[in-house]
Amino acid sequence: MRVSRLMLVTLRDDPAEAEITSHKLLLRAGYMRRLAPGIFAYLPLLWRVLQKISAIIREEMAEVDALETLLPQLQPADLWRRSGRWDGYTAGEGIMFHLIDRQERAMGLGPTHEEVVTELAADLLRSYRQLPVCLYQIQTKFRDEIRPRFGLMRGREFIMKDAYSFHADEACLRRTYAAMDGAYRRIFERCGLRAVAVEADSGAIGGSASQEFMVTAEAGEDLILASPDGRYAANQERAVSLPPPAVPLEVEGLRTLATPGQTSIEELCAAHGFDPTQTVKVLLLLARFAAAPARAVLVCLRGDQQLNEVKLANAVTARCPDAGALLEIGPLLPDHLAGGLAGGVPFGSVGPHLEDALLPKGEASGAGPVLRLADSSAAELEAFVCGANREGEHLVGARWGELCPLPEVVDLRAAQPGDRCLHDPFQRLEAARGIEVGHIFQLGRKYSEALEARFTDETGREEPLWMGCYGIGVSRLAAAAVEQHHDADGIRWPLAIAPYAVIIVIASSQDPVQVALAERLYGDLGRAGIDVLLDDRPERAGVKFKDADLIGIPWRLVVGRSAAEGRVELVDRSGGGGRQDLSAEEALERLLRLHA
RNA sequence: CGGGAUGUGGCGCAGCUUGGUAGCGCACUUCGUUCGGGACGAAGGGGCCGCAGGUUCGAAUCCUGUCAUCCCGACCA
Repeated sequence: MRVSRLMLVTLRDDPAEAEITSHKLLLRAGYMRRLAPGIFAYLPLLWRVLQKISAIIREEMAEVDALETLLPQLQPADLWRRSGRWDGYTAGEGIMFHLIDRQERAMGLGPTHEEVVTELAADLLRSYRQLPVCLYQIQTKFRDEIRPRFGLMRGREFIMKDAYSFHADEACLRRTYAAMDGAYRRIFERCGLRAVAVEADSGAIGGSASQEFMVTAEAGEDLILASPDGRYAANQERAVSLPPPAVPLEVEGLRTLATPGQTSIEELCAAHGFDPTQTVKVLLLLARFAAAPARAVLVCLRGDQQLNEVKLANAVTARCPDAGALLEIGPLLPDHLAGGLAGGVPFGSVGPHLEDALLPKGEASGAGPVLRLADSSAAELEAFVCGANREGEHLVGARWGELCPLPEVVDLRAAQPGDRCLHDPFQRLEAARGIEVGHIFQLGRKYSEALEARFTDETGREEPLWMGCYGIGVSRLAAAAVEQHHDADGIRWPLAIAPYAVIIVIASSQDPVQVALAERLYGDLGRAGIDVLLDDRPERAGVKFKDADLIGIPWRLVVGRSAAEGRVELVDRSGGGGRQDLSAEEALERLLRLHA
């Protein structure tokens, strides 16, 4: 392709709307244009990148016998109601674009395709003899993000590869899951990305085991916690660790301590010389559901620990099976309770022994018994300091069983960098930022049960299908590649996903000798099947060099002054291999070798 | 949804305090000189100053409303 015909429009200044490198560079280098928040036009250069990524994905999917397909994006609400996800995806902070068609039917634009594909499986897969099967597609997904940002990184319309596997038993699911794990590692490696696999929360998709693939980069939205020995890595949402040991509280019996105005752990400890690990902090929260009244939740954590909201949301959802989707869980505020807690208990002095009766019943403050949960960090304390449920007072020397029964113990604390690892207490978790580019799940039978996707096994019994699902953010992967591969001058695409492998720059388009040599090389490379650009624009050499650097073509072939002697300059932009003066033939040969 | 900021040619910005009918850099067109790291000169084209009201003889500028975009947060007393 000739650059003069490429519709290449590069910008000298960073667009004001862009915050991170990939967003800035993809806009500046003419790869994309924003149409609306989180919605981008993929310009020809970017489309080539996306096609290269897709081609690699297709090859690796073929390796694991996955079948490419294309599923509807416009999906009936009824289908989503049957899986139980319609409300969760549309109400509250739901992420699904939805509409009413002319027949007054509710429809949604697919944010994911479990429902559609499961429906299809229910229709087609009847016998264990047909299994396993794995279907995948590469197409646009729609998600009405609460806050789209960072360009391609979190868009409302984006390209995703999603695969779904169906199995007769769990062992078979595990095998495919493992095969996908391998395929994913090869895909990211072939795309030239450094990626790590981490344990992950499975979120709204549900299911048991799940693993994310993170491209490490400063701009990553996720925090990864990993052990230096490489044996453990997890998303912070999911990470587990050993908390620092607590300082034992040396007290006899239970006493009351006057703590006027001390409503935070810090103030309390500063005033009385306690260590935060000797305290239990109590969080009162309110969980709102799609299909049930709100419910109050009381969480006990050791005073120095932080709540992990993802773990909490999972724990609450699991304990309220009939409540429908968990829409929101947040602090229970005085505003929710007209007049605050009964008996005048101030929020800053709540203790684990707060009685249900002190919470006024009602839609705003929660119906039914308070759901009580304790993190093991709090549960393991022999004796502790906590709120007294009275203004300006705390209890010292409280013990589980004496003060109140120990609530159900669940892992609710947020693991922190520096925490000791479970698998080896001598290893300490280290933090890194990552961009989630892939996520694989063992879904189990959640969707097949909900949508009655059953097959007949060898014994003639009807069983729900075992399912797995496997996603890659294709457009996000392109942005992640830019985050990982750029310098002050622009993008440095890995060769495998670069829009073109080579750009031939004619230093002076007025020199017929240079033009002739460049045209010859352009023809030769093109005929050899190499993706080559010819910068034939009547621009000054400096402009063309700047543009070539900015758009990040891995190899630059400069045809300039020494063209008359048949010599050219080969510049390795991606590999950092510098520049070399070569005869045109040598240069050609090298580039052809790369391709082979 | 809450908080903050910003809306002025395609992009980046000034002008607004103190009202007088719009300017700079880049980009674009033409001509000339230049020609290996975003050239120089000359001449051009392109703007409902986000939108709607209001104040005023007169509004990009002041007031009110509204919309949009971007950033922070969706956090534990």
